[in-house]
Amino acid sequence: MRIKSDFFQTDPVSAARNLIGKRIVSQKSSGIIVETEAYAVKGDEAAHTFTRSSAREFVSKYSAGTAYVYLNYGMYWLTNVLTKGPKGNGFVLLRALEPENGIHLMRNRRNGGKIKDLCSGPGKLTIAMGMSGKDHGQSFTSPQSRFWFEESHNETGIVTDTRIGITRSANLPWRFLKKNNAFVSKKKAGESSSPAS
DNA sequence: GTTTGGATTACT
DNA sequence: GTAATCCAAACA
Repeated sequence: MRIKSDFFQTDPVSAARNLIGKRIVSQKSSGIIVETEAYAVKGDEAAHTFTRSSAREFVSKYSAGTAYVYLNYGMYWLTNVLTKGPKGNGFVLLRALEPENGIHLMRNRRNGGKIKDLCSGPGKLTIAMGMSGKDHGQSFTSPQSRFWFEESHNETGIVTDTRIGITRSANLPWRFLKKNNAFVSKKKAGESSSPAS
């Protein structure tokens, strides 16, 4: 079952949590979403809408389920989904996938590497799924979309964590991970591989 | 007009 | 630990 736009007609935190375990399909590849983060238009200093007028313009111009793709650190495209609902608008950042179908295509786009590392980060998964800035403003939920989400009956075992890679509003528990999944970008804060003793 | 700081990744 | 490399905000 393809996910319809009403799935994204809610606040970004709910949508980010609900996307864990769902399938994303793009360019003849697919994967299960194992890591997301939420960014809210209101009360979130880490969101683009806090500093960028172009982001606020994007929110008013497009509807829920639209792709917000932007260039980060001058070199990597990061993929977000716009959410709009009564409790507030915002974005869900796709941070990691467990590759499923079309793995050979993902490896070609990513220039090789281990399957575990193909989509273990927002920049990597955008490349692996064949997406880039040209997809900015395209819909995930219209019938003619080049990419979409599907139900997968995999939506169990969700862990909550704080967002990573940001400075402002870094204490909000708005990062969601699939429990015990080896394909996430980094482990939950406090589960460091070399704990202090 | 110039400076600064990122929602990152790959390599040492 | 740090280089790579672009955009837009903030400052002058």
